[in-house]
Amino acid sequence: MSNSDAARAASIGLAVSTVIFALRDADGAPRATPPSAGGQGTDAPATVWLPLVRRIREPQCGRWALPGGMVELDESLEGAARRNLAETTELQPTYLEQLYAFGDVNRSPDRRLVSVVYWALVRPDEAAQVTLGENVQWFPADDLPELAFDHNLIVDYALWRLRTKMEYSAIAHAFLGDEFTLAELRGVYEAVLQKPLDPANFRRQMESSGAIEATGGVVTGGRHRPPKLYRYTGDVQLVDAGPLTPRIPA
Amino acid sequence: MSNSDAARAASIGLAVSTVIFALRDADGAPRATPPSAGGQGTDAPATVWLPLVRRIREPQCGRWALPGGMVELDESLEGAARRNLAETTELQPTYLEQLYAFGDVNRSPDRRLVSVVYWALVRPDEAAQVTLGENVQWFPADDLPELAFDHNLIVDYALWRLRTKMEYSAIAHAFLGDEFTLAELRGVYEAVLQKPLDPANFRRQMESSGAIEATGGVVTGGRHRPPKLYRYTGDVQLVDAGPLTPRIPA
DNA sequence: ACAAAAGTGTTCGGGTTACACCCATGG
DNA sequence: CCATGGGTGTAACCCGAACACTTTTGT
Repeated sequence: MSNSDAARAASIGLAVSTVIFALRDADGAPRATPPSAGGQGTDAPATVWLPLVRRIREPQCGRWALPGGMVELDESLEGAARRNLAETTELQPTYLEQLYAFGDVNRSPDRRLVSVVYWALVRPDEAAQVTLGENVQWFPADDLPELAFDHNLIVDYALWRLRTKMEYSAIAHAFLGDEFTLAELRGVYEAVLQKPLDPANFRRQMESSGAIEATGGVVTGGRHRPPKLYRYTGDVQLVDAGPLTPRIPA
Repeated sequence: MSNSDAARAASIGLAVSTVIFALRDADGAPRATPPSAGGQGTDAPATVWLPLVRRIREPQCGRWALPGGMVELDESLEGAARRNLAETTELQPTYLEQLYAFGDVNRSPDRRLVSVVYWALVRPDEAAQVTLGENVQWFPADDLPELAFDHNLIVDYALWRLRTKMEYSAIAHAFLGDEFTLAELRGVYEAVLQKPLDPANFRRQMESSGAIEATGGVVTGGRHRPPKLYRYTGDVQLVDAGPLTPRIPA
């Protein structure tokens, strides 16, 4: 073994991976419009999906895995996550947050590898633009095949974080565009939490939270009474988004 | 530059650091007994402290820093944190959880370094056994000097996590021994949250939570009515302790 | 006019807050 | 017996769940 090999073998590899969440119809259709909160109505209820990439080299060649790659010397961890996302799925996520660092000794059969994992939320229109192919496909987050390495564990943890954080933070708007109706926003909550919500109480909770405000516009062309449009105010902090925003709103 | 040097320089260094929290008297006394919940009584109120080590080599030589070190090839991230804790402070923490991975490009002026940071809670009697010296000292968490690297930011974030988590999880018992009185437990909450709590309501909340149970014993020798002793039941999950315990109690 | 979704009002019950009050012990 | 903290009781209050009801549109 040469000096060069020794030095390489003695270093711990540092990678990033990202769990990308988007809402799609339960049957897998790309869903151009946001989820319109119809639990058992004409619309199929939306569910949480994520894109995976097929590994094309050993180890674990052929298995589906989270998009990711090695961290370069001149990029931050989040920068590496964004670069890999752009390279593999052409996505620029609305929301991106560090999830956890996975570093068990034997998590990769090849060499010692530590992965800093991020999780991301993207809008349905963004998700529809992902270039699918033989090696990039969407999967329902609650029903995954056996993935490479410890990626099943990682996705389960990310999904748990998404669902628990949805209940105390204002991340739901990351699944929507700038303007949205309360029914669309409620549809996001129902899709993620997998339970119906009372429209009346949901409206009051959102209005009293100060997280949203009416834009003044309405959505015409629907079959029924035109709903008001709202936007996210930004007044409410997204708590626990990392060490740079550690403060709870006063 | 030889091949060996190139390989070494091209790798990203992986380190672990730990923010260790303990409760001590506001004046810095090591406090043999747990905090007995006397906000403005005879006892000085307890506050959150942490041990720091003085750097004895460049870069940032002479500055105070979090205990930590490089991750070895054959140890997990948490294993590396525990080993470094034992080596520098001889502490075996009751509670240890991953906090965040810090990896900005310029966070270390020397070489590219990514630090996976853990946070720990230790009991007062353990904390008192830390071998102090010229290069290991306790500091109040809310009033730190300028630390090495980005360690001020890290401690602030850890402190925020401690305080927010105290409000929805059952981590307070990690500051206490196996048996404790309700006044001692309340003292922990008051010290961390920095506000007085109603003894009557605190008692009912703890009893109804199912997190504690009476041992049957009482503390005699006090000046007043002997308080009952309680123990932590373990029925209540410590939520958000990482991907291995991602489930909320039913 | 009717269906269906948008939006409002009201009641009910559990949980938290504030504080009055009794209990037990050492001095 | 009194001061002090341990421990119990209780009424006011807040907030979310449940659901009846009104409004507004397209067909």
